[in-house]
Amino acid sequence: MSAGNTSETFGQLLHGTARAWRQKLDQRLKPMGLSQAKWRTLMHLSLAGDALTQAEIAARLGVEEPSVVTLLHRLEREEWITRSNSPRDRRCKMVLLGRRAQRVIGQINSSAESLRDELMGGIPTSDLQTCMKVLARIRERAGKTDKVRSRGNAGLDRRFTRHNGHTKQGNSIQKKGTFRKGSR
Amino acid sequence: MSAGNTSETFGQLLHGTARAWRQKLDQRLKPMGLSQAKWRTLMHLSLAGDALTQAEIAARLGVEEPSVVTLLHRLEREEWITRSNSPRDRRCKMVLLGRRAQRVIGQINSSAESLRDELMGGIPTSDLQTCMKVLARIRERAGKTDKVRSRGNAGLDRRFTRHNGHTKQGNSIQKKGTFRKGSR
DNA sequence: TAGAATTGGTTAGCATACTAACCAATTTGG
DNA sequence: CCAAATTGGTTAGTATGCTAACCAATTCTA
Repeated sequence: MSAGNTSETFGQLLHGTARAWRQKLDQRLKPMGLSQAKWRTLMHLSLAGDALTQAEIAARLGVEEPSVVTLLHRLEREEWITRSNSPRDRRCKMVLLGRRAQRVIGQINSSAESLRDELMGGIPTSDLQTCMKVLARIRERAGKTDKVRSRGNAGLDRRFTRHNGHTKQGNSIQKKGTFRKGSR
Repeated sequence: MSAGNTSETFGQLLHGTARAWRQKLDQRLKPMGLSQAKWRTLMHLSLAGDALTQAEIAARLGVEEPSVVTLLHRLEREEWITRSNSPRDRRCKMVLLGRRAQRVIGQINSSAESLRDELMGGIPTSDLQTCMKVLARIRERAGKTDKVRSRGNAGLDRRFTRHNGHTKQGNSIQKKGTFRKGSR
């Protein structure tokens, strides 16, 4: 407790803010049948412009692959997306925005955007930049796995590799280092 | 996408940072059989010095009561805490740190503290303060329920009310406004 | 003081996200 | 070319957290 005993821990504040934001967004998106996680997925698909593989989606969302499996399942069940096998790589599933999503993605995005404006409006740009700088630095340092790490690639940015239909052309970063322990 | 198209959304960054921090802490605490959520609970109990009710714990953690039910269940099962009925208010359960927790709470806290140092060390204090100011403002604005809100009490801080064994003595803030819709 | 409202706690059911373990396909390296 | 490694996806099981709906006890109020 050496410092800042009066108010609150940075971590508390960080978490509380993130959670409050997520919940607020969930609340706004609920009438449209969406949630933050689902919206983020759709947004990335929309940004990408065409199909993405599940691994790419996971990377862009910054979550693990098993997490996107159920997420995409729900999105598919509710017809926000469609999934099909890649003709090029039989391991891949190509994920596409469904018509339903294409029709309303604009409104949904602007809904999220106006929340952003409401939450951040009036805060000096320089303060926001400082804040983002601090957050980015913390995130970078927290970047998982006390050891091993991603080998080379010293820094952030391990998303955006684009290689959906016809991946190939070489390297694709080798995401984690541990985990896949040569099963079978 | 009006602004900052190059890098990343503030929300993304905020979430990613919070998640990275939590996961890092989880990873550090794991060898001790704990997690962020469990540790935070123990920490608040330790800070409080004596027993707390579940509602108080929920308020201090900033989560809903049903969430603490299972959390405390797990903590109790693993003997980190004990729960007993309050002799003053038969609705209340008094939650106390167990011996096991008392013995190691210091080490656990300092583990979390050193992570904090690692993550935030070297960042200028003024930047941190700016960042916290920004986060606090955002959290405040995101503070749930588009309408109704907490009535008076214009500001943050709706935790710390202290009234564990013998609550009584009047007001206790009226946490949410909606939700309990006079069932039955 | 009796009925209404509030408060503390719980259960049920769901959403998200993780790790561990695995399969099938593809890519690599000898 | 073939064995080994890697990669994309999945399932199983668990942790957290939420909302809705309730019960029981307590407090408020007309």
